[in-house]
Amino acid sequence: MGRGKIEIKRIENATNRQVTFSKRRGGLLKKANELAVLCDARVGVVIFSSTGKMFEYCSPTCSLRELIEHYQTVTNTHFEEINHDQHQLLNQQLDNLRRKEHILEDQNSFLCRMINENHHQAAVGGGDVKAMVEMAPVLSMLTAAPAYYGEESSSTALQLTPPLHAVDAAAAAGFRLQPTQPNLQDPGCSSSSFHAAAAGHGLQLW
Amino acid sequence: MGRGKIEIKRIENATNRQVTFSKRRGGLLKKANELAVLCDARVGVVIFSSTGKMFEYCSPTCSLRELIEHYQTVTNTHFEEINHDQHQLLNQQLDNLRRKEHILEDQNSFLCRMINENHHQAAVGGGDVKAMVEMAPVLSMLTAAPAYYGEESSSTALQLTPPLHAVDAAAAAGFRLQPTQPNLQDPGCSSSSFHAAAAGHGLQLW
DNA sequence: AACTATTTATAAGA
DNA sequence: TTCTTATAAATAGTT
Repeated sequence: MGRGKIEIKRIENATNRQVTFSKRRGGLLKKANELAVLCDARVGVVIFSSTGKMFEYCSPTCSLRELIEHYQTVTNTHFEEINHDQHQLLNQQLDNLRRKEHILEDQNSFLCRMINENHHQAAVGGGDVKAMVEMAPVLSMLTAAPAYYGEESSSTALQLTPPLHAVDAAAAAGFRLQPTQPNLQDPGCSSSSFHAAAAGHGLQLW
Repeated sequence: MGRGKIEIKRIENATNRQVTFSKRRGGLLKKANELAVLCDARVGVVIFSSTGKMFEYCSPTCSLRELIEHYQTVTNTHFEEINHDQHQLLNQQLDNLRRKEHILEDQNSFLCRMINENHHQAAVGGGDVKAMVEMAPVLSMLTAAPAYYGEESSSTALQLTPPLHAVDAAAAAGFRLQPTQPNLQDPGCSSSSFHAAAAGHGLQLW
């Protein structure tokens, strides 16, 4: 419908393509509206240009968001989408936090038992206490993981949390980690041989 | 474009409306495809007839599902949906775990410092150690909160986690809590006056 | 469902 | 770009 018939294939000339896009986009949206009004139908149209610009139409009486929700309900794709991106992010954060929780609880249990023994035995067998003190920085390194996401978790960014790879790698290298938590940088809690102490007290970190 | 010009308003005759719907629906989808191909655009169309039947079109190289996801990302409506039901559950779990993480880290810091002092001073000033040992069960009660959701977090159940009200209430009543963690039921870690010890050592639980 | 007179959309040019 | 216009395409009413 113009001065000449055209073949339906990508228009190579960028200027022509842009002009045609503008014309036909308007035509499509007009047609969508006419269909919706004449035939009492719900119609939604979304267009992304090759440059990423978005255009949309939705029939009267409902929003495109509602129409899409209906589409997702009908096609059962609603929950599928949810389980992607952000949902994966949250699950990963939950996993990380649960690991840390477990580690911290083990550590607390261990520390409590050590203190109790020390308290009752009055500084007899200081070797155990020493080992326990030295393990704290390792755990503080593990607990520092939230810095990966920090406050961004409530934003809309789709950044996935690294699954503690840095910690795993460092731990595998021999537990020679530096403390990163300010409240655990007490000089008395410096890092050294944690391995034996942890193994001897039921700490299951990995 | 027919034998006569028509006004764009709902066609009252049901038969005419149905015929026009069929004709114009085909026309719209054809136009959508031509726009997508000619102009290298991504186009999605969803149509629901007044009787509820669905029709759709999506440009080549991507699915309508992907297109809708992109739309939701661009318009920020994706997260609105996500933040309902199941996502609220996850956020609440994250909040709970973060609170516990903070509490446990404070406890560890405190325990570590106590042990360190005790280690260096050889059981001098046992009062501090006693307070620290006694505070452990309170924290263990707080850390018992995961039982509310337990392993159900990875399922699709829409159960919301209680926001630790039980713990808050019990704690406000004077910190007289019974230990619930098996690994902290060591008789040396029994519950008693934790308040003073916590206040004196920077523990911020509420 | 086909037909066809008309209207509408738009390709190419200005 | 936007406007013009010849022409292709869509479709309203008819059969």
